Amino acid sequence: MKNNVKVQRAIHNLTQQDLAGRIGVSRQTINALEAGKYVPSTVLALKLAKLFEKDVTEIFELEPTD
Amino acid sequence: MKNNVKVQRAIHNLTQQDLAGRIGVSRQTINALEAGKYVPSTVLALKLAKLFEKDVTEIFELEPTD
DNA sequence: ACAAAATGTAAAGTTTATTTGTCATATTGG
DNA sequence: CCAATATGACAAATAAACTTTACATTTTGT
Repeated sequence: MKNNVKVQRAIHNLTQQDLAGRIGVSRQTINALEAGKYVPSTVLALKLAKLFEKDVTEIFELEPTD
Repeated sequence: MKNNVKVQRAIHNLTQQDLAGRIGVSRQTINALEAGKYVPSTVLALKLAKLFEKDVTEIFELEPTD
């Protein structure tokens, strides 16, 4: 799983804190997510996609190892 | 999180076992997923969407409580 | 009706997501 | 330059996803 949350967040000019608050997770979750440290839940993915007005697949991409 | 995996599976005429095998999870995971017992990971959601050739949002829908 | 296949469900265990707390470093604005 | 804000990172704890095993019920095909 790759994601480009960091880029989307930059586009929308939000801090990790802001973003975390808007979708109801902790800042560390956003930080670790951007660092590719884990795969988020579908709820989280859908909320991010909705907030960024993007398709889920435009933010999250399956990798061969998934 | 609502989902219509059961419907998609019916459309594609797959058993829970088949589907589980194709996306690499256990049958019980599919069963529980269809029963709405938990929120799947984004990897699982993306794999299902890919297999069913649907948008993730056509299979999974956020609910007000999410 | 019978047997096989499919589904529902549940408990126990393992792995992974997410939180909370904390600290160090970097970046930004006055 | 200084102070505030933002980011990176880590560890311990909790919650939730997912597996395995197992069994009961339902559905399907002959």
